[in-house]
Amino acid sequence: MGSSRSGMGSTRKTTTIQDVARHANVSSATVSRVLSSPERVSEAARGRVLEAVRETGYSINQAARSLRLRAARTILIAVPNIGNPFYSTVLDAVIHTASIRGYSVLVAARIGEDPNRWLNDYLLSNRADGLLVFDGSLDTSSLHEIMPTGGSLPLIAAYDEWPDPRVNSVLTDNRAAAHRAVEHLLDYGHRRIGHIAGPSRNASPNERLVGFHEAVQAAGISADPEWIIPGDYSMPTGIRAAERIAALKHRPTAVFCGNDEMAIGFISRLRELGIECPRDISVMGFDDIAISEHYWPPLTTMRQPRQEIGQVATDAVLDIIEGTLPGPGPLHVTLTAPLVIRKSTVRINS
Amino acid sequence: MGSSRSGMGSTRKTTTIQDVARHANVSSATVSRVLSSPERVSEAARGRVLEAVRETGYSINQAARSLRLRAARTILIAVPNIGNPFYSTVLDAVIHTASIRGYSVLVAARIGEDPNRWLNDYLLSNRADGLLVFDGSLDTSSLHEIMPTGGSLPLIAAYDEWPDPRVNSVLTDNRAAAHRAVEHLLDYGHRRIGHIAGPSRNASPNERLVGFHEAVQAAGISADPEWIIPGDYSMPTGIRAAERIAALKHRPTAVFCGNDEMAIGFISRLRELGIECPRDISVMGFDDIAISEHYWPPLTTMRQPRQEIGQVATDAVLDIIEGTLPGPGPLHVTLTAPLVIRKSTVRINS
DNA sequence: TTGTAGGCGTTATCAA
DNA sequence: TTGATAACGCCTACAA
Repeated sequence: MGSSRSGMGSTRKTTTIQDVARHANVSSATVSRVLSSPERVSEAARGRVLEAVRETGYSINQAARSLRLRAARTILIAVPNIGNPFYSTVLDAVIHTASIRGYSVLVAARIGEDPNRWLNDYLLSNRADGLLVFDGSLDTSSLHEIMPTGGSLPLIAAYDEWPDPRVNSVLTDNRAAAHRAVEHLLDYGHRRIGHIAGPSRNASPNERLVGFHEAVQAAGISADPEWIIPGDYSMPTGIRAAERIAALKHRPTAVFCGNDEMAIGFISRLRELGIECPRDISVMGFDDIAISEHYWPPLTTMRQPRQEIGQVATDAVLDIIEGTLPGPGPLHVTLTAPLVIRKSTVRINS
Repeated sequence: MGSSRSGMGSTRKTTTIQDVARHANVSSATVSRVLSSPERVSEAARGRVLEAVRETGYSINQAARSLRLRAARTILIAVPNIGNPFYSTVLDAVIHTASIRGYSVLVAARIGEDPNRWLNDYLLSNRADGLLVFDGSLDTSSLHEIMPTGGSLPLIAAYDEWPDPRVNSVLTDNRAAAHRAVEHLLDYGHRRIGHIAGPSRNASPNERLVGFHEAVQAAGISADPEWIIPGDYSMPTGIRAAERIAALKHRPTAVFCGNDEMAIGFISRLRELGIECPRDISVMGFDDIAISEHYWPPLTTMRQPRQEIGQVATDAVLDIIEGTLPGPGPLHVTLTAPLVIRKSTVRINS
């Protein structure tokens, strides 16, 4: 009974371009052309092929296509922590921008200890055509070995700071923005200003911390070292900082936090310790995450243009991939973080 | 001058398995074996091959591998909004779990209007081996056409509600959890309880809203229809709800919000209108997003096990892909959301 | 244990 | 405008 024609029944038979060709009475080459450059095919053939595609439920095999084209139409994004609302907004913009231009987005957990291997894995293995690196733990020094002599490496760094000018980058003007943040506090009459700092990486100090120092110095005042507390951009760090500040006899009247999450942790813990913001102390953050506007008190902060960062970085890497980048050398885009004044900072009479 | 030996200089020559084979004086088959099942190769050959791999800087071409193996070792996750802190935490867990098992994660912007096409695009085109759908806008009815008669479709739905029992799912016990939330408020002596509801989809009411109604009814009390305000899980919705509640003569003493973001918007706006939580009104949320613990007042809420959702869903889809799923029929996992009591709800004497 | 060879599904080249 | 054909780089029978 029955022939052994098609093997086991529960396996989904994948329909190929050949199947479509047979249905439409054309060659596979014609089918391929209909799919990628329809204008180069006669109307009659095109009609038959499209009909056959519908009939057979054909769906192109991307693996084969990537192999042949040596392009995956996929970019990879590396973030230190997607759970972080900051990165998730950026990721959203990246995915949106990429999908508009017909690219998929692969998200990497994290770069391992060997960035070279990591780069190879993705770029050279034809899984991704370009890289978006939001993870500052990538060591840039090892990048140059891979960089092609000719064109731009399809890699954009969009981290807080990126000391290496040879790498394409899209960043916020962290240092200048921190400067402006402190100026806002000075403006409000504060002279005793503290800072909860973000992490500094190997020998390169945190840019926001540098901006803080610059501004303080420019104002001709001095910040007590006890008012400058190291942190890592996490809420618990802000909480611990609150405990240290609360324990001081001589407290700052205002604190500029390296990001909003530390500011929120800081304010929350201070409140539990009986110190109210902004009544007893002014606090400001950095980033303007979604919650900041609705926190109590609504947070004064420097708004990072997260959507823009994601969009600009994505467009840039796709431009490199497609060879449509305007200029030659490495790309450097700097975005400005505007000051957003809310209720967590108040004027004092000094 | 100079020979035309290798073509243009700026193009990166991709090294293949053949190049490695030549370097090691073995066949390409041996190289392949060293890479995938080293134990089937003599130690001497293995050594030479590994050395050659290092020398040549070889990196496997994933496109070719996927084509040959008919597997991409990649899963795709569809989320309605990655910017949302809820989904970003889940995504984090998904990526982590997948990467442990050697899979990459592709993130889709959104399912288009035609879920069938979307499924085809990814599943049948060999770009992803499995799908994780967190986007409730996917219409399930059209799924069945694609479902293979035999095994399980490598697709897990992990949305708020999933009425179709034929689809594999991982969900929180939304209805029961909402029930417990209301019971907590009853416990605290509240009898006038309102609700800010999440969105209901086509003919299927929001599960948390249903749980609310059930609990209210079970308690033998009645909720004024004016106290039940529709929302969409966004902060602005909570803000608008606050305005409506504030305008009422006869207000509830407690409000259960469909999620934390609405609760935060609600509390913030109420405060501006002179109504303090928890002094004047108790409010609770749902989800327990990162900020909730540090908001003021710290939010009482039902904690959704986000990490667990991501992890369980990922493991499940990979089990299906690898054929190691224990049971036969569709998979249904329900996770429990525990009550977290903080300071936004207080006892009253009724 | 190792090598030979064929094919996974596409697209690009070259003729017709 | 169309078709035959040869890669793209890898894995895996099958043979040695």
